[in-house]
Amino acid sequence: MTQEDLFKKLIAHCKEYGFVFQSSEIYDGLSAVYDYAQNGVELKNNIRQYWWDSMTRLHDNIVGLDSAIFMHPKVWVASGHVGSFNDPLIDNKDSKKRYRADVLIEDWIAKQEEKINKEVKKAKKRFGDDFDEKVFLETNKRVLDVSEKISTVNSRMVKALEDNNLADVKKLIEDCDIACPISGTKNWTDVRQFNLMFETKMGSVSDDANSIYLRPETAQGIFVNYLNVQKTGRMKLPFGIAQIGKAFRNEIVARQFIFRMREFEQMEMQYFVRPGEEQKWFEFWKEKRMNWHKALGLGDEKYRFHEHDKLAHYANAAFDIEFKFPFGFKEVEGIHSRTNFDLSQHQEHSGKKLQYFDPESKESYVPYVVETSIGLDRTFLLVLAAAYTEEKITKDDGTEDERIVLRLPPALAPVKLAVFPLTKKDGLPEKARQIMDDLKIDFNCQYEEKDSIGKRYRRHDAIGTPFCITIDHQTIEDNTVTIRHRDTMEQERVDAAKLMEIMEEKVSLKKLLRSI
RNA sequence: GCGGGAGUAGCUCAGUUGGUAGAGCAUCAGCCUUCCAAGCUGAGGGUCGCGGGUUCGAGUCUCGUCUCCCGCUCCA
Repeated sequence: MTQEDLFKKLIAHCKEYGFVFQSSEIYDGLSAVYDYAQNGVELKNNIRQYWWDSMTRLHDNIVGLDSAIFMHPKVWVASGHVGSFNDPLIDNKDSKKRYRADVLIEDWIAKQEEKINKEVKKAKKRFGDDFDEKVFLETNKRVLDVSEKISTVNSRMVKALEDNNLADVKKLIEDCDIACPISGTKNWTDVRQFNLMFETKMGSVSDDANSIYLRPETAQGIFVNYLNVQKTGRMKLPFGIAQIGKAFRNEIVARQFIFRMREFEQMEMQYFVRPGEEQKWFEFWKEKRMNWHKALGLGDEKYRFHEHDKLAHYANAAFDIEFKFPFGFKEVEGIHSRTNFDLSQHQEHSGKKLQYFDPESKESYVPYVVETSIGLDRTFLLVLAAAYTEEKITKDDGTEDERIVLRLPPALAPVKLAVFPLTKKDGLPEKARQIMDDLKIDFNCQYEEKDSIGKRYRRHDAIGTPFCITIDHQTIEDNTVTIRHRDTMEQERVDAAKLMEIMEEKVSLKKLLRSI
């Protein structure tokens, strides 16, 4: 089976077994938006819980936060999202290729600068040791013409982008005589703005309503609250704030199922450190986070680090943790050294001091930040992709059979335990109900009595239930039940009174958390 | 936005030169009472993506439109 087929089957499986549905399906669906169904929501909650507990409970200097999705519009100016989350795009009508208008102009400027360099080189050759580059640049007419043109174009572009004057951006492209690299023609569409942030109106109708954004990342909610948390929690550096929540990005194209969605959920932790110690903590979190992933036991070889060669405006170091999805190695989590960029920006834009008084050094400073940012939906997808297995089994009569089983880590499985009476008679259902009632408060259990026992096992294999308990006639006599294991299909007979203890050991998060 | 593919039952699909909408699986009820799916009987479920046109008659022909999937553009 090819990886592409596997991915298609996985998506179909998600629908068939109630993990993920497309949003608004009865209205033909909404692109790149998905709903988590009855089993999906349980799996997602379990992943969320695993992250939350590992961050907050295992680190006594990390606390949680749940900030609002709406934030003051100035937050996004300070963070740089208003400026850099906007893409002016233009299409060439002949080649049908789409470009970022500002990139086209920047390329043009780079070309002009190359021209100057050529002139300089030529002159150097001609004049030898007598060549004074500074004088040459200031006096040569050809060079002066070009550099003047560059600065005019550049300042016009900056202004046009600032003023959101898209017509002038287009005119600039025309004035510079820029042609499409593919078609070679200058047959351009108008420049259109693509803002990756969702915008909405806050306040009563029309006039006095202000534009606000749906947050494109959860991190800013932590930054603007950092001093509140530090003071009320009496936190000392280094300390962290963890948050799980929805973020929204209006991607031009969002695809690959739940891998890239317009509405998605992030699990972020911002770790505040002393300036100069950020590298140490960056390394620390890189290792911690990788261990968290590997503790799930999905296969160490499916993970790798990827270092960013192009750093974002806020970072001085950045690594991704990538997972081998059916469509290749892709980012699941980012570990970024964000410097003091965000806090400094907020300090500047808000006019409020965001400094930390260090009782040891008796100094005040803006802390540096190391961030771990993981996509909950992507983690969900990777867990499912790693768990989905089609396996051949040989039946007792020698014929071949196939079963589909989700080999989920037991602690993450939507249903921990299925309880089956072997038959619907002889008081077995009543006994099964009774056993389940003892367990259902601690574990998500499901009771099933319809269809043959084998069919019920298979149904639970398909949703990843790690254990099935079967109540038979012997149970009535001696209170023992059989536990059937999902992965091996083997059974063992145990005392029903010990079920609670056995399950606690096998399916609770505790074991997983201890293994990190 | 461009190019390609696809929309018929919950799922996978069939549907003849245009003639009243089908199968398997799944679901539900009953029978069977069984430790690894597919035993028997019966039932429910479809504005054939949506809208116009041609026609006595359209799932089928035609025009338009919408949506989804894949590729490209984009992804701080």
